[in-house]
Amino acid sequence: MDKAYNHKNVEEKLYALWEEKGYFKPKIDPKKKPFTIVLPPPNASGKMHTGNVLMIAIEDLLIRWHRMKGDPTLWLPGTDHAGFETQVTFERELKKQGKSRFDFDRESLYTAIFQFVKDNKGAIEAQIRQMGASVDWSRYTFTLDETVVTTVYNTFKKMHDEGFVYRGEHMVNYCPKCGTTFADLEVNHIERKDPLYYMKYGPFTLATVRPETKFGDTAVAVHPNDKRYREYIGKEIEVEGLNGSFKLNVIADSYVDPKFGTGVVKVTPAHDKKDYEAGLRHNLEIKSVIDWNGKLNEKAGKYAGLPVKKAREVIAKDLEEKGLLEKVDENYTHTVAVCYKGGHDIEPMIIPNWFIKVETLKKPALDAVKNGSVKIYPKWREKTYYRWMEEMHDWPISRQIVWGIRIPVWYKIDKNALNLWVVWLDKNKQTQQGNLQTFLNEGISLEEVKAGLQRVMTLSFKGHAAPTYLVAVDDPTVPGDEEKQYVQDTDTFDTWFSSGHWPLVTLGYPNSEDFTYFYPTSVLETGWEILRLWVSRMIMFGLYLTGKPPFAYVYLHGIVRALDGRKMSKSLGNVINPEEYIEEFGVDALRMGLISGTANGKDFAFPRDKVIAYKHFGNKIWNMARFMLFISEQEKITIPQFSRDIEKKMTKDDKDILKAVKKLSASVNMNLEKFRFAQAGEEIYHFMWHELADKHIEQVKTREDKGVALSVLLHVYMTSLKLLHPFMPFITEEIYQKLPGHGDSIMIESWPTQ
RNA sequence: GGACGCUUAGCUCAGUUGGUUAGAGCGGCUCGUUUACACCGAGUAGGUCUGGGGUUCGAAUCCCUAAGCGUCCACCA
Repeated sequence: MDKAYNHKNVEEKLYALWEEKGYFKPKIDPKKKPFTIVLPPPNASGKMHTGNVLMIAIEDLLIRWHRMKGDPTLWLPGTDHAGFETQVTFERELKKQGKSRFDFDRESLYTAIFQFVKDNKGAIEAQIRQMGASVDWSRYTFTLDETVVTTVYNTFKKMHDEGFVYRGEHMVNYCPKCGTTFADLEVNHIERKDPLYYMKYGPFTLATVRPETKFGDTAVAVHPNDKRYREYIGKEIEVEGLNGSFKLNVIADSYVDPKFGTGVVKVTPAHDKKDYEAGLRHNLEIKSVIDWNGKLNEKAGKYAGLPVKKAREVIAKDLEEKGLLEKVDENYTHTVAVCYKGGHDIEPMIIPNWFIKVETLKKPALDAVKNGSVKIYPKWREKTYYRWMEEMHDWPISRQIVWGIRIPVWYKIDKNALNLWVVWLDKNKQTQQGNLQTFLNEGISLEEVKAGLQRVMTLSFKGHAAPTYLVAVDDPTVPGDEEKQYVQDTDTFDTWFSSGHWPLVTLGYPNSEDFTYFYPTSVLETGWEILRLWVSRMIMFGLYLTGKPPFAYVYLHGIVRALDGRKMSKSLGNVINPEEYIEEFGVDALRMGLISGTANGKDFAFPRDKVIAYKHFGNKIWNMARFMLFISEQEKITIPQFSRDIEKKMTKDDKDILKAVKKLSASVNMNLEKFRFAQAGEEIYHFMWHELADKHIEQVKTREDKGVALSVLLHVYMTSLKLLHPFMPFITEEIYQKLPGHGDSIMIESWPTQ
């Protein structure tokens, strides 16, 4: 053995050995209860970050522990297509080549992104291996695998048939830059200073940050008890505007805060959430003035075509010139909704989207945690779960992006095709857009439109009949049959809709052997930040489809922050790349260091000192093994197998250390059962270093009966080494192989029985 | 505005149903290179557990209260 442990000679070699010999595959025994974890799928085209490392460290710890105990143990690996994130990354690549997604028809774009993901997915898989994750690669799943798509389609169809799916014309969070809708959860609110314009509005003055939406105003509102304006309520007023004067009704609604501004609000139902709701209450017209690209449309008259922000400046200037601007408060601070990905301003808009009614689905998911059939650790996170489930509202599941599972909705080409708006590339790669029926009337074939199709939209405003559609897993089009021509919706599912099926699809739901044997799984381990986005949805789908929650325990780890305790972010330049730590200190030390940082599920700063400490610890136990080999060589003895015979000859020191290691073993088991990983790890660390090495080994040096002493020492050392293996798999296995007495056995399968 | 969490050694943090002298890692100081390991050993200093009040035989731990910090949710024309 080398004088110092060098992780670089060990890690890759051992992983290959374990994998090759099939140790990661479960030993199915119908009489035994299996232990199962599904790996939260990392982004297939991404790279490992510190959060992934912690996740793998904890899950591998649980998995190895159960496997060593002899449970049929399965850890299911997989990767996620990460719809939105991947498309954004890909588009960035396109931009470097001077292209954009608009240069492609939908299908070609999808194919190109798929290729991009294939080209890049090797990295994350290699890193999962590098981390020592003992996953069963033969059961690998990618979230766009045929089986996943089919399952997702079947669920959607079932939900649709049972009335849980509807085409909603709600106000959604739309990001014009990203070109897609976001769920409320994917929207961030940031504080920002924006000018607050006090503009003259008929007989009133009102305050607004968004003068550019005034063309979409369909009422003016005041508070019902506001004495200042009581005489106007219910009356029509005339307003002088930039595009001539117009008339509006004054409504009374208690959503108006009389203390804000002047107590008068312009109501723009098409572009503001609260106004939209007020519009519904008062049956107001919804007048949309912003298009999908974030520009003012023809209703804005001469301002049509201007992007929202530019329009705001121009309009403010024009208002001033016309004497319609009373004053501007430049120091007004408010919160603005921005998309979580790019930080762009969210434009609340009315865009038809597919929604899931959650009212009846959420109740069982809430109860499952309340009645303990799913237990959440740390327990205080349950409160967050309850609150979220209680206030959960309908879930928009369609995204206006290409990369993902395409919604299996087929619009019929019939008289309502007039209400299908299509954007497509013609033979000359020129973008065409308009009513599908109009194109067909011009003699363009449906096939031609479909071949260049980029997007299908259903028109959503009053006076338009909804298109006829059907939900089908396969294309219902029958060639040549006029009556059976369809075009598929171009939206894709929200990633969380498909990943909500993860425990089901990885196990081959609904009727594979694996599913029967392993479902429900044992523990779901992930970061707390996706409790609501992901965990709650898995519970919901699991209960909906199988009647059983998909896992018995949820363990939520904290988020790894940067060294300075702040969130890691590219702009702060404090992102920690785990590769560097693996290179310098080894995977074992990194894993153990991270685990010791997350004791109570709170967020924590990257514990650099602990990673170093555990690297030193690795070297310490390495040298303890060297010590035994050294002594046996010096004394020219082979270390006797620990046996009854040896036990009879033990000294008090021997008996004490034996007793101590038994106590340690009991404590480690107990702590692991209670998800107290850091505690378990620290106890092993303390025992091996400060009891076994510092005290007991010093005592062994003075012993006459070296045979007995070494036999006991080796036995105790091996026991603690096994306890340590789930935490630090590589070094423990390497030492195990180097010490005498193991025969053909391998560490991965031998938990100490006490 | 609502919820959750935190405040313990110089720094970063553990501390389980209340129970001896409150622990770890890093850092500091003093010794030490003897038969594994300097990625080491033997010692040592350092804490009125954020302040105040209460319950208790006993409180870092439970309750009330004040302050500070952090995170999440909702909302702001």
